[in-house]
Amino acid sequence: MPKVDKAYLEQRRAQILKSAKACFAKNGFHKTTMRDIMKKSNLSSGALYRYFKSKEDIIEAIALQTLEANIATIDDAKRKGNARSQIETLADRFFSLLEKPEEKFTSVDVELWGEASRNKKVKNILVKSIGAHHAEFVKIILQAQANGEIRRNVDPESMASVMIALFQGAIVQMRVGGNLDLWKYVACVKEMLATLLINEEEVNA
Amino acid sequence: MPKVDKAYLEQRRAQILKSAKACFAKNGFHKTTMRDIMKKSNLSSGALYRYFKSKEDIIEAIALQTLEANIATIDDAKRKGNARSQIETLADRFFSLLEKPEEKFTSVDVELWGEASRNKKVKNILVKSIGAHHAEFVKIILQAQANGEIRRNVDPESMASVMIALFQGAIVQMRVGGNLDLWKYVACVKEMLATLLINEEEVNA
DNA sequence: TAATAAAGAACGGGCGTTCGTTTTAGGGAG
DNA sequence: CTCCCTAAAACGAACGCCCGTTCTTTATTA
Repeated sequence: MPKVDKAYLEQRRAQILKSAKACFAKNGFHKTTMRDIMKKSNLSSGALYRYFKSKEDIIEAIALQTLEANIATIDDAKRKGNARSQIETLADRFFSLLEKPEEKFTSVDVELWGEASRNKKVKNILVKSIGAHHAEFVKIILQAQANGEIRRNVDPESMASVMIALFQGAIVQMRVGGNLDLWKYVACVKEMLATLLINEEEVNA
Repeated sequence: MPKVDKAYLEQRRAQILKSAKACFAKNGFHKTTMRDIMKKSNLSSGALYRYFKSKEDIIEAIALQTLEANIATIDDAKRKGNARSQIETLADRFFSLLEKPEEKFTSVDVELWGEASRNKKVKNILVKSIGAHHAEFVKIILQAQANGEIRRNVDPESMASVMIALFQGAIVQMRVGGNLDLWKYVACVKEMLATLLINEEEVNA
Protein backbone atom coordinates (compact mmCIF):
# COMPACT_ATOMS: atom_id res chain seq x y z
CA MET A 1 0.00 0.00 0.00
CA PRO A 2 2.16 2.84 -1.14
CA LYS A 3 1.45 6.53 -0.89
CA VAL A 4 -1.06 6.23 1.86
CA ASP A 5 -2.31 9.41 3.45
CA LYS A 6 -1.09 10.99 6.65
CA ALA A 7 -3.98 9.69 8.72
CA TYR A 8 -3.07 6.13 7.81
CA LEU A 9 0.50 6.62 9.00
CA GLU A 10 -0.56 8.16 12.26
CA GLN A 11 -3.04 5.42 12.88
CA ARG A 12 -0.32 2.83 12.37
CA ARG A 13 1.90 4.62 14.79
CA ALA A 14 -0.86 4.72 17.35
CA GLN A 15 -1.53 1.04 16.83
CA ILE A 16 2.09 0.20 17.54
CA LEU A 17 2.17 2.39 20.62
CA LYS A 18 -0.98 0.80 21.94
CA SER A 19 0.41 -2.68 21.49
CA ALA A 20 3.72 -1.73 23.01
CA LYS A 21 2.00 -0.15 25.98
CA ALA A 22 0.03 -3.32 26.59
CA CYS A 23 3.20 -5.41 26.48
CA PHE A 24 5.09 -3.01 28.69
CA ALA A 25 2.28 -2.92 31.23
CA LYS A 26 2.31 -6.69 31.44
CA ASN A 27 6.01 -7.48 31.34
CA GLY A 28 7.91 -4.25 31.75
CA PHE A 29 10.18 -2.53 29.27
CA HIS A 30 13.04 -4.94 29.46
CA LYS A 31 11.26 -8.24 29.43
CA THR A 32 9.16 -7.37 26.40
CA THR A 33 10.99 -8.01 23.17
CA MET A 34 10.53 -6.32 19.88
CA ARG A 35 9.08 -9.59 18.69
CA ASP A 36 6.42 -9.34 21.39
CA ILE A 37 5.40 -5.95 20.09
CA MET A 38 5.44 -7.20 16.51
CA LYS A 39 3.22 -10.11 17.43
CA LYS A 40 0.80 -7.97 19.42
CA SER A 41 0.48 -5.42 16.64
CA ASN A 42 0.50 -8.00 13.81
CA LEU A 43 3.35 -6.18 12.16
CA SER A 44 6.71 -7.31 10.91
CA SER A 45 10.03 -5.98 12.10
CA GLY A 46 10.39 -4.08 8.87
CA ALA A 47 7.10 -2.33 9.37
CA LEU A 48 7.81 -1.59 13.01
CA TYR A 49 11.17 -0.06 12.25
CA ARG A 50 9.62 2.15 9.64
CA TYR A 51 7.72 3.94 12.37
CA PHE A 52 10.17 3.81 15.27
CA LYS A 53 13.88 3.80 14.88
CA SER A 54 14.55 1.83 18.07
CA LYS A 55 13.00 0.29 21.13
CA GLU A 56 14.04 3.33 23.15
CA ASP A 57 12.22 5.47 20.65
CA ILE A 58 9.01 3.63 21.47
CA ILE A 59 9.56 4.04 25.20
CA GLU A 60 10.14 7.74 24.78
CA ALA A 61 7.04 8.08 22.66
CA ILE A 62 5.02 6.41 25.38
CA ALA A 63 6.46 8.71 28.01
CA LEU A 64 5.51 11.66 25.86
CA GLN A 65 2.04 10.32 25.34
CA THR A 66 1.58 9.99 29.09
CA LEU A 67 2.77 13.54 29.61
CA GLU A 68 0.34 14.87 27.05
CA ALA A 69 -2.55 12.92 28.50
CA ASN A 70 -1.81 14.30 31.95
CA ILE A 71 -1.60 17.85 30.74
CA ALA A 72 -4.84 17.45 28.88
CA THR A 73 -6.48 16.21 32.06
CA ILE A 74 -5.23 19.23 33.95
CA ASP A 75 -6.35 21.69 31.30
CA ASP A 76 -9.71 20.08 31.25
CA ALA A 77 -10.25 20.31 35.00
CA LYS A 78 -8.83 23.81 35.26
CA ARG A 79 -11.88 25.57 34.01
CA LYS A 80 -14.33 24.69 36.70
CA GLY A 81 -15.27 26.13 40.06
CA ASN A 82 -13.42 27.20 43.17
CA ALA A 83 -10.15 25.80 44.46
CA ARG A 84 -11.68 23.03 46.49
CA SER A 85 -13.77 21.70 43.66
CA GLN A 86 -10.89 22.01 41.21
CA ILE A 87 -8.74 19.91 43.49
CA GLU A 88 -11.46 17.36 43.99
CA THR A 89 -12.09 17.14 40.27
CA LEU A 90 -8.43 16.54 39.59
CA ALA A 91 -8.24 13.96 42.35
CA ASP A 92 -11.23 12.08 41.00
CA ARG A 93 -9.83 12.14 37.49
CA PHE A 94 -6.44 10.82 38.42
CA PHE A 95 -7.52 8.29 40.97
CA SER A 96 -10.07 6.83 38.62
CA LEU A 97 -7.17 6.00 36.31
CA LEU A 98 -6.22 3.43 38.91
CA GLU A 99 -9.55 1.66 38.96
CA LYS A 100 -9.07 -0.81 36.17
CA PRO A 101 -5.41 -1.67 36.27
CA GLU A 102 -5.39 -3.70 33.08
CA GLU A 103 -7.02 -1.17 30.83
CA LYS A 104 -5.53 2.04 32.06
CA PHE A 105 -1.80 1.72 32.03
CA THR A 106 -0.52 3.10 35.28
CA SER A 107 1.86 0.15 35.52
CA VAL A 108 3.79 1.85 32.79
CA ASP A 109 4.27 4.83 35.07
CA VAL A 110 6.26 2.75 37.49
CA GLU A 111 8.34 1.48 34.61
CA LEU A 112 8.96 5.02 33.47
CA TRP A 113 10.12 6.07 36.92
CA GLY A 114 12.73 3.37 36.80
CA GLU A 115 13.70 4.24 33.27
CA ALA A 116 14.21 7.87 34.15
CA SER A 117 17.35 7.04 36.08
CA ARG A 118 19.12 5.86 32.96
CA ASN A 119 17.42 7.63 30.07
CA LYS A 120 17.74 11.39 30.06
CA LYS A 121 14.98 12.00 27.55
CA VAL A 122 12.53 9.99 29.62
CA LYS A 123 13.67 11.79 32.73
CA ASN A 124 13.14 15.18 31.12
CA ILE A 125 9.67 14.21 30.04
CA LEU A 126 8.78 13.06 33.53
CA VAL A 127 10.24 16.18 35.10
CA LYS A 128 8.07 18.20 32.78
CA SER A 129 5.03 16.11 33.60
CA ILE A 130 5.43 16.27 37.35
CA GLY A 131 6.41 19.91 37.05
CA ALA A 132 3.23 20.68 35.17
CA HIS A 133 1.11 19.10 37.85
CA HIS A 134 3.06 20.84 40.54
CA ALA A 135 2.77 24.25 38.95
CA GLU A 136 -0.92 23.81 38.47
CA PHE A 137 -1.51 22.79 42.07
CA VAL A 138 0.58 25.70 43.30
CA LYS A 139 -1.49 28.07 41.22
CA ILE A 140 -4.73 26.70 42.57
CA ILE A 141 -3.49 26.86 46.15
CA LEU A 142 -2.19 30.41 45.83
CA GLN A 143 -5.42 31.62 44.38
CA ALA A 144 -7.36 29.82 47.06
CA GLN A 145 -5.24 31.41 49.73
CA ALA A 146 -5.89 34.82 48.24
CA ASN A 147 -9.61 34.06 48.32
CA GLY A 148 -9.40 32.90 51.91
CA GLU A 149 -10.31 29.36 50.97
CA ILE A 150 -7.12 27.81 52.26
CA ARG A 151 -5.05 28.59 55.32
CA ARG A 152 -2.29 31.05 54.62
CA ASN A 153 0.29 29.22 56.72
CA VAL A 154 0.56 26.21 54.41
CA ASP A 155 3.45 26.33 51.99
CA PRO A 156 1.99 26.03 48.48
CA GLU A 157 5.07 24.36 47.00
CA SER A 158 5.17 21.64 49.61
CA MET A 159 1.45 21.22 49.66
CA ALA A 160 1.46 20.65 45.92
CA SER A 161 4.19 18.04 46.32
CA VAL A 162 2.14 16.33 48.98
CA MET A 163 -0.85 16.09 46.69
CA ILE A 164 1.24 14.60 43.94
CA ALA A 165 2.81 12.17 46.39
CA LEU A 166 -0.61 10.99 47.46
CA PHE A 167 -1.28 9.97 43.91
CA GLN A 168 2.12 8.44 43.23
CA GLY A 169 1.96 6.49 46.45
CA ALA A 170 -1.44 5.15 45.49
CA ILE A 171 0.03 3.90 42.23
CA VAL A 172 2.78 2.06 44.05
CA GLN A 173 0.42 0.51 46.54
CA MET A 174 -2.02 -0.56 43.84
CA ARG A 175 0.72 -2.09 41.71
CA VAL A 176 2.99 -3.75 44.21
CA GLY A 177 1.56 -3.25 47.67
CA GLY A 178 -1.25 -5.73 47.60
CA ASN A 179 -4.63 -4.51 48.66
CA LEU A 180 -5.31 -0.80 48.66
CA ASP A 181 -8.97 0.02 49.06
CA LEU A 182 -8.82 2.84 46.56
CA TRP A 183 -11.97 4.76 47.31
CA LYS A 184 -11.62 4.56 51.05
CA TYR A 185 -8.15 5.92 50.47
CA VAL A 186 -9.47 8.73 48.32
CA ALA A 187 -12.07 9.59 50.92
CA CYS A 188 -9.38 9.79 53.54
CA VAL A 189 -7.26 12.02 51.33
CA LYS A 190 -10.15 14.35 50.66
CA GLU A 191 -10.92 14.63 54.32
CA MET A 192 -7.32 15.42 55.09
CA LEU A 193 -7.26 18.14 52.49
CA ALA A 194 -10.53 19.49 53.81
CA THR A 195 -9.01 20.06 57.22
CA LEU A 196 -6.64 22.45 55.56
CA LEU A 197 -9.48 24.63 54.39
CA ILE A 198 -10.08 27.61 56.59
CA ASN A 199 -12.96 26.97 58.96
CA GLU A 200 -15.31 29.66 60.24
CA GLU A 201 -13.47 30.44 63.45
CA GLU A 202 -10.23 31.11 61.69
CA VAL A 203 -11.80 33.44 59.18
CA ASN A 204 -12.99 35.60 62.01
CA ALA A 205 -9.74 35.44 63.97
CA MET B 1 41.86 -19.87 50.08
CA PRO B 2 40.06 -23.04 50.95
CA LYS B 3 38.27 -23.88 54.13
CA VAL B 4 37.69 -20.33 55.19
CA ASP B 5 35.38 -19.67 58.09
CA LYS B 6 31.75 -18.72 57.93
CA ALA B 7 32.35 -15.07 58.67
CA TYR B 8 34.59 -14.84 55.61
CA LEU B 9 31.89 -16.25 53.38
CA GLU B 10 29.25 -13.94 54.71
CA GLN B 11 31.49 -10.97 54.31
CA ARG B 12 32.06 -11.91 50.68
CA ARG B 13 28.35 -12.17 50.13
CA ALA B 14 27.83 -8.78 51.68
CA GLN B 15 30.56 -7.30 49.53
CA ILE B 16 28.90 -8.59 46.40
CA LEU B 17 25.51 -7.28 47.48
CA LYS B 18 26.95 -3.88 48.22
CA SER B 19 28.61 -3.66 44.83
CA ALA B 20 25.50 -4.88 43.08
CA LYS B 21 23.37 -2.38 44.92
CA ALA B 22 25.64 0.45 43.85
CA CYS B 23 25.44 -0.67 40.23
CA PHE B 24 21.70 -1.12 40.37
CA ALA B 25 21.22 2.30 41.93
CA LYS B 26 23.18 3.90 39.15
CA ASN B 27 21.99 1.99 36.10
CA GLY B 28 19.01 -0.09 37.12
CA PHE B 29 18.68 -3.85 37.19
CA HIS B 30 18.59 -4.42 33.49
CA LYS B 31 21.31 -2.14 32.30
CA THR B 32 23.87 -3.43 34.79
CA THR B 33 25.56 -6.55 33.58
CA MET B 34 27.09 -9.29 35.64
CA ARG B 35 30.43 -8.02 34.42
CA ASP B 36 29.66 -4.64 35.95
CA ILE B 37 29.10 -6.28 39.30
CA MET B 38 32.25 -8.37 38.90
CA LYS B 39 34.28 -5.29 38.13
CA LYS B 40 32.83 -3.30 41.00
CA SER B 41 33.46 -6.08 43.49
CA ASN B 42 36.83 -7.11 42.01
CA LEU B 43 35.63 -10.64 41.66
CA SER B 44 35.56 -13.10 38.81
CA SER B 45 32.48 -14.69 37.38
CA GLY B 46 33.46 -17.94 39.01
CA ALA B 47 33.62 -16.34 42.42
CA LEU B 48 30.40 -14.45 41.94
CA TYR B 49 28.49 -17.54 40.92
CA ARG B 50 29.77 -19.35 43.96
CA TYR B 51 27.74 -16.99 46.12
CA PHE B 52 24.70 -16.32 43.96
CA LYS B 53 23.25 -18.76 41.53
CA SER B 54 21.87 -16.10 39.17
CA LYS B 55 21.35 -12.43 38.62
CA GLU B 56 17.78 -12.76 39.81
CA ASP B 57 19.10 -14.29 42.97
CA ILE B 58 21.05 -11.12 43.66
CA ILE B 59 18.03 -8.95 43.01
CA GLU B 60 15.93 -11.01 45.38
CA ALA B 61 18.61 -10.85 48.03
CA ILE B 62 18.64 -7.08 47.76
CA ALA B 63 14.87 -6.93 48.04
CA LEU B 64 15.07 -9.07 51.14
CA GLN B 65 17.79 -6.89 52.58
CA THR B 66 15.64 -3.81 52.08
CA LEU B 67 12.72 -5.51 53.77
CA GLU B 68 14.82 -6.45 56.77
CA ALA B 69 16.25 -2.97 57.09
CA ASN B 70 12.78 -1.48 57.04
CA ILE B 71 11.45 -3.84 59.66
CA ALA B 72 14.44 -3.15 61.85
CA THR B 73 13.73 0.58 61.56
CA ILE B 74 10.15 0.03 62.61
CA ASP B 75 11.02 -2.18 65.54
CA ASP B 76 13.53 0.36 66.70
CA ALA B 77 11.10 3.26 66.64
CA LYS B 78 8.26 1.29 68.14
CA ARG B 79 9.49 1.44 71.67
CA LYS B 80 9.32 5.14 72.28
CA GLY B 81 6.64 7.54 73.44
CA ASN B 82 3.07 8.30 72.48
CA ALA B 83 1.51 7.88 69.08
CA ARG B 84 2.40 11.28 67.79
CA SER B 85 6.06 10.98 68.67
CA GLN B 86 6.21 7.44 67.30
CA ILE B 87 4.88 8.66 64.00
CA GLU B 88 7.25 11.57 63.92
CA THR B 89 10.18 9.34 64.77
CA LEU B 90 9.32 6.96 61.96
CA ALA B 91 8.85 9.82 59.55
CA ASP B 92 12.22 11.31 60.44
CA ARG B 93 13.94 7.96 60.06
CA PHE B 94 12.50 7.17 56.70
CA PHE B 95 12.74 10.61 55.20
CA SER B 96 16.34 10.95 56.24
CA LEU B 97 17.04 7.93 54.05
CA LEU B 98 16.34 10.24 51.15
CA GLU B 99 18.83 12.88 52.09
CA LYS B 100 21.93 11.55 50.41
CA PRO B 101 20.65 9.84 47.33
CA GLU B 102 23.95 8.33 46.31
CA GLU B 103 24.79 6.67 49.59
CA LYS B 104 21.43 5.43 50.71
CA PHE B 105 19.93 3.44 47.93
CA THR B 106 16.36 4.49 47.58
CA SER B 107 16.78 4.44 43.81
CA VAL B 108 16.76 0.70 44.13
CA ASP B 109 13.29 0.90 45.63
CA VAL B 110 11.93 2.30 42.41
CA GLU B 111 13.64 -0.49 40.51
CA LEU B 112 12.10 -3.03 42.84
CA TRP B 113 8.64 -1.62 42.29
CA GLY B 114 9.05 -2.17 38.59
CA GLU B 115 10.51 -5.62 39.11
CA ALA B 116 7.59 -6.69 41.25
CA SER B 117 5.32 -6.83 38.23
CA ARG B 118 7.31 -9.62 36.67
CA ASN B 119 9.05 -11.39 39.56
CA LYS B 120 6.77 -13.04 42.07
CA LYS B 121 9.39 -13.45 44.75
CA VAL B 122 10.24 -9.77 44.63
CA LYS B 123 6.58 -8.92 44.67
CA ASN B 124 5.98 -11.06 47.73
CA ILE B 125 8.87 -9.44 49.54
CA LEU B 126 7.55 -5.98 48.77
CA VAL B 127 4.03 -6.90 49.78
CA LYS B 128 5.45 -8.09 53.07
CA SER B 129 7.48 -4.93 53.48
CA ILE B 130 4.65 -2.54 52.75
CA GLY B 131 2.33 -4.74 54.76
CA ALA B 132 4.62 -4.54 57.76
CA HIS B 133 4.66 -0.77 57.63
CA HIS B 134 0.95 -0.65 57.15
CA ALA B 135 0.19 -2.95 60.05
CA GLU B 136 2.48 -0.99 62.30
CA PHE B 137 0.90 2.33 61.40
CA VAL B 138 -2.57 0.89 61.89
CA LYS B 139 -1.59 -0.33 65.34
CA ILE B 140 -0.21 3.05 66.31
CA ILE B 141 -3.29 4.84 65.04
CA LEU B 142 -5.72 2.50 66.76
CA GLN B 143 -3.95 2.85 70.05
CA ALA B 144 -3.82 6.60 69.64
CA GLN B 145 -7.53 6.69 68.94
CA ALA B 146 -8.17 4.67 72.08
CA ASN B 147 -6.09 7.16 74.02
CA GLY B 148 -7.97 10.06 72.51
CA GLU B 149 -4.90 11.30 70.69
CA ILE B 150 -6.33 10.98 67.21
CA ARG B 151 -9.80 11.67 65.91
CA ARG B 152 -12.02 8.63 65.94
CA ASN B 153 -13.56 9.35 62.54
CA VAL B 154 -10.41 8.70 60.56
CA ASP B 155 -10.15 5.23 59.09
CA PRO B 156 -6.93 3.66 60.38
CA GLU B 157 -6.38 1.49 57.34
CA SER B 158 -6.63 4.35 54.90
CA MET B 159 -4.72 6.71 57.11
CA ALA B 160 -1.86 4.23 57.27
CA SER B 161 -1.88 3.94 53.48
CA VAL B 162 -1.76 7.70 53.23
CA MET B 163 1.31 7.87 55.42
CA ILE B 164 3.09 5.26 53.36
CA ALA B 165 2.09 7.05 50.18
CA LEU B 166 3.61 10.25 51.47
CA PHE B 167 6.92 8.48 51.74
CA GLN B 168 6.69 6.62 48.45
CA GLY B 169 5.72 9.80 46.64
CA ALA B 170 8.69 11.56 48.14
CA ILE B 171 10.95 8.85 46.74
CA VAL B 172 9.50 9.29 43.29
CA GLN B 173 9.80 13.04 43.37
CA MET B 174 13.36 12.92 44.66
CA ARG B 175 14.43 10.39 42.04
CA VAL B 176 12.63 11.53 38.95
CA GLY B 177 10.67 14.65 39.72
CA GLY B 178 13.43 17.17 39.83
CA ASN B 179 13.57 19.40 42.85
CA LEU B 180 11.75 18.38 45.98
CA ASP B 181 12.68 20.46 48.99
CA LEU B 182 12.68 17.47 51.28
CA TRP B 183 12.52 19.10 54.69
CA LYS B 184 9.95 21.66 53.73
CA TYR B 185 7.98 18.72 52.44
CA VAL B 186 8.41 16.84 55.69
CA ALA B 187 7.34 19.89 57.67
CA CYS B 188 4.22 20.14 55.57
CA VAL B 189 3.46 16.47 56.09
CA LYS B 190 3.88 16.76 59.83
CA GLU B 191 1.61 19.74 59.98
CA MET B 192 -1.03 17.91 58.00
CA LEU B 193 -0.87 14.95 60.31
CA ALA B 194 -1.04 17.26 63.28
CA THR B 195 -4.35 18.67 62.13
CA LEU B 196 -5.72 15.18 62.46
CA LEU B 197 -4.87 15.06 66.11
CA ILE B 198 -7.76 15.91 68.34
CA ASN B 199 -7.54 19.50 69.52
CA GLU B 200 -8.78 20.75 72.88
CA GLU B 201 -12.26 21.75 71.77
CA GLU B 202 -12.96 18.37 70.31
CA VAL B 203 -11.83 16.53 73.41
CA ASN B 204 -14.43 18.41 75.40
CA ALA B 205 -17.17 17.97 72.84
C1' DT C 1 47.97 -33.76 49.54
C1' DA C 2 43.22 -32.97 49.19
C1' DA C 3 39.66 -29.94 49.13
C1' DT C 4 38.06 -25.37 48.62
C1' DA C 5 38.05 -20.88 46.47
C1' DA C 6 38.93 -17.92 42.66
C1' DA C 7 39.94 -17.16 38.02
C1' DG C 8 38.74 -16.19 33.31
C1' DA C 9 38.26 -18.02 28.71
C1' DA C 10 34.56 -19.83 26.18
C1' DC C 11 29.73 -20.75 24.93
C1' DG C 12 25.02 -20.69 23.69
C1' DG C 13 21.02 -18.22 23.15
C1' DG C 14 18.33 -14.38 22.63
C1' DC C 15 17.90 -9.87 21.50
C1' DG C 16 17.61 -5.54 18.79
C1' DT C 17 18.31 -4.44 14.36
C1' DT C 18 19.21 -4.71 9.26
C1' DC C 19 18.49 -5.60 4.53
C1' DG C 20 17.22 -7.87 0.34
C1' DT C 21 12.79 -9.19 -1.38
C1' DT C 22 7.86 -9.08 -2.16
C1' DT C 23 3.43 -6.87 -2.14
C1' DT C 24 0.51 -3.06 -2.86
C1' DA C 25 -1.72 0.93 -4.83
C1' DG C 26 -1.66 5.46 -7.12
C1' DG C 27 -0.95 7.73 -11.70
C1' DG C 28 0.23 8.51 -16.45
C1' DA C 29 0.11 6.61 -21.34
C1' DG C 30 -2.55 4.45 -24.73
C1' DC D 1 -11.13 2.44 -18.78
C1' DT D 2 -6.99 -0.55 -18.68
C1' DC D 3 -2.38 -1.60 -18.16
C1' DC D 4 1.99 -0.99 -16.61
C1' DC D 5 5.31 1.30 -13.97
C1' DT D 6 7.10 3.13 -9.93
C1' DA D 7 7.69 4.15 -5.30
C1' DA D 8 6.02 3.40 -0.84
C1' DA D 9 5.11 -0.09 2.65
C1' DA D 10 5.50 -4.52 4.66
C1' DC D 11 7.76 -8.73 5.14
C1' DG D 12 10.75 -11.98 7.51
C1' DA D 13 15.04 -14.45 7.27
C1' DA D 14 19.47 -13.50 8.75
C1' DC D 15 23.09 -11.13 11.47
C1' DG D 16 26.09 -9.97 14.95
C1' DC D 17 26.68 -8.58 19.36
C1' DC D 18 26.27 -8.96 24.13
C1' DC D 19 24.88 -11.06 28.20
C1' DG D 20 24.19 -14.58 31.69
C1' DT D 21 26.19 -18.62 32.72
C1' DT D 22 29.36 -22.66 32.75
C1' DC D 23 33.49 -25.21 33.02
C1' DT D 24 38.15 -26.15 32.99
C1' DT D 25 42.24 -24.55 35.08
C1' DT D 26 45.03 -22.42 38.63
C1' DA D 27 46.04 -20.74 43.32
C1' DT D 28 45.65 -21.32 48.27
C1' DT D 29 45.75 -23.24 52.80
C1' DA D 30 44.38 -26.55 56.37
